[in-house]
Amino acid sequence: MKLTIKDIAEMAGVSIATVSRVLNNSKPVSEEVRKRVEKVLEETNFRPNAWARSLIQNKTNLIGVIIPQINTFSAKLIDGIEDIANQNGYNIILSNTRLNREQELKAIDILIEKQVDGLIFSAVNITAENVEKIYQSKIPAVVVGQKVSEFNLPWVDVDNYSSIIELVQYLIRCGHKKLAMIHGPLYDMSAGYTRYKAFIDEVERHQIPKEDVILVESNFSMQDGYYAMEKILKNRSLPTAVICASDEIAIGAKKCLEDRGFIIPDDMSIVGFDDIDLAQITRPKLTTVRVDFFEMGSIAMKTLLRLLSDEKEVSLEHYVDYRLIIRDSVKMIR
Amino acid sequence: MKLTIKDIAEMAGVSIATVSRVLNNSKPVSEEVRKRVEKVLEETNFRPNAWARSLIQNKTNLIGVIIPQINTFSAKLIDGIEDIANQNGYNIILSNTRLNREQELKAIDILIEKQVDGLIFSAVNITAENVEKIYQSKIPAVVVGQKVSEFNLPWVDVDNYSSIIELVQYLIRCGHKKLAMIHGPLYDMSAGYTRYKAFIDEVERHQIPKEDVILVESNFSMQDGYYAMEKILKNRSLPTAVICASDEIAIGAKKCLEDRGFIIPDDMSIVGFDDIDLAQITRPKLTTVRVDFFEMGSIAMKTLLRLLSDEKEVSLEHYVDYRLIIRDSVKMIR
DNA sequence: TATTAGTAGGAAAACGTTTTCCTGTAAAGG
DNA sequence: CCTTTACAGGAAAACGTTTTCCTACTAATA
Repeated sequence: MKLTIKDIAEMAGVSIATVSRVLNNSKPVSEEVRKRVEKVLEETNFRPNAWARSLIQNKTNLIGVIIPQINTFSAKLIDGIEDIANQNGYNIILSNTRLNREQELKAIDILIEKQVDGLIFSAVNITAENVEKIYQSKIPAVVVGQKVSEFNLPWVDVDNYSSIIELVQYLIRCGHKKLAMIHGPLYDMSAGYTRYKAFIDEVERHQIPKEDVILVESNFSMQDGYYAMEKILKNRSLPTAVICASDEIAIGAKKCLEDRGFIIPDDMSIVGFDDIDLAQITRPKLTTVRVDFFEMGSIAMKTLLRLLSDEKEVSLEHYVDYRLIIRDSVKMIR
Repeated sequence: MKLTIKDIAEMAGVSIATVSRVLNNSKPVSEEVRKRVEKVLEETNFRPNAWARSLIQNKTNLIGVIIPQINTFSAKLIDGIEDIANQNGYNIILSNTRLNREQELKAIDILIEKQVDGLIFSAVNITAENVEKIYQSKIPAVVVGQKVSEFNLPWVDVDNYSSIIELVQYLIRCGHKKLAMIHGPLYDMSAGYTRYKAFIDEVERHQIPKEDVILVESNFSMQDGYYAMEKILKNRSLPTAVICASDEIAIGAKKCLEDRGFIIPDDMSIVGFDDIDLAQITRPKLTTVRVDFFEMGSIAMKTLLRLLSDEKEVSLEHYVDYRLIIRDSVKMIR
């Protein structure tokens, strides 16, 4: 038998309106009555039903978070979101779509039904369909991990383009002239595509001859990185440095080389992306790009808060910091 | 302007009751009327307000998940919970207490207000106060990562005791006679305490003389593991094998030894606990105990489902599987 | 003392659904 | 042709709050 405000009112000998006023400090109540009500509240450990309230106030203090999978990155992302959300009285309702496209749409529907005040959306590859659905729902939303140009949706992302450019320039400064990239799947506007594009753009800018540039596609796992490196090794002329679209790929690729007797970085240099914990544990330590996913989450949530407070101008584009972490997996050639 | 069932009813020229029936298939509706209503639903992309419904049905399809922090373990735990929850039409509302005792109590209160149908609770150290509060809330709950004897609350945990015993026996079989343990903080019934207790019990059972047993307390981080190993090294007679309460501690301890020129496992053997990704990457690969946190989450959620379905008998004690993973960080002495 | 102003607190409407109860029509049975 | 049965669909209550509106009392002013 759950207590309601009505029960409290009866026990304290007042009207339900008065109880509500005591609970919310929404209107002055005489000291004497307040004490009486508070005593009953205390004794019964009463907690008002948030949904009855939200029905009236048209506000749930709920933020929907849609992520494609739970891993180290999304965990930090969630952590950052939750941190800011919590500080501002919001709770998070989590929806893991498990890389399933249909699940994404379903998740949006469910979160609409749950009347979330705002939405933070990420996916491996965000499609027009997704974004349109979010837009039509009219729920304030922020996209994470991908740029989005339609519908004035704010987004937060790493500057994948600049970071890869910086990486290529670093390798070239180190004297590398034959480069390879193990890139991710090339969805339209995904992080994988952007990193790929940055690589070919910058390599062209430096007028590196086509035969000295190798491109191999791979998924984001160590295993796939291993296979990708096998493909690279089939080339007649081997690269001196390989850029991998993620640290996991890099570590897989490194394993492949080591299994074949290569010494890193003497025989071949490798760089990764993400700076996962592993990157500083492997020997040699992996040179990589660090992305702060916690910050990504907190920026997303802060942006959402601004959206929710009806601020006139909310900036739509947010790049989260990255940093080139130079360790031991790249050889200085001269 | 949000649409309500009333708007839909008007547009389709029926009563709100009929719309509700079409939405829920709760009572037969003539083919003709159904089609008409469905057409409007389709065109407007209407989604009913879940909280208005839950107010009546006294059910929110919401599961509250309270965790002490977001890390690799809790991420997998959450993944396991979410997986089962999702399959059964439940959503997860996440509360990260950030190792803050007060936050735990607050989180419970908030989740009560949000009328969660069930609760999955974990904390670094679960106290009587917590458990009692959960019990009083009358919300079906499952505790995770710690045994709980009060109030018939079901719990899911690794068998920390047996696993450490198995580990000690393994070391002894390998010929080790001088053992050390870097254990965690010794809260009452915490995992850390249980592992500590198992160690001293088993060491005693094998009649290892007291002067050949070293105990050092440490927090669960690499850094702290490093410091703990420094303390061990101050002893006159060094152990031949060290059991660490976590892989992170083990890796920190290993680093400390390596910095001082020790070769592992030749000069000293090390075992960890958890089998984090790192364990199979470090050289030598770390012998450890694997715990399946995804399974832990899914068992917890399954148990909660059973609780929610009012099954007569729900078993209160659940041990999740562990496995001794023998790798290369322990030396066979003879 | 009579009038006004100010205020504490109650009654009731409102939020958006589900569900109970009832009505009216059509089909079935005699 | 009349009565019963079946059933589609509407009206209204209910869920647990907040909030508006109103009443009644006290204090202050003339």
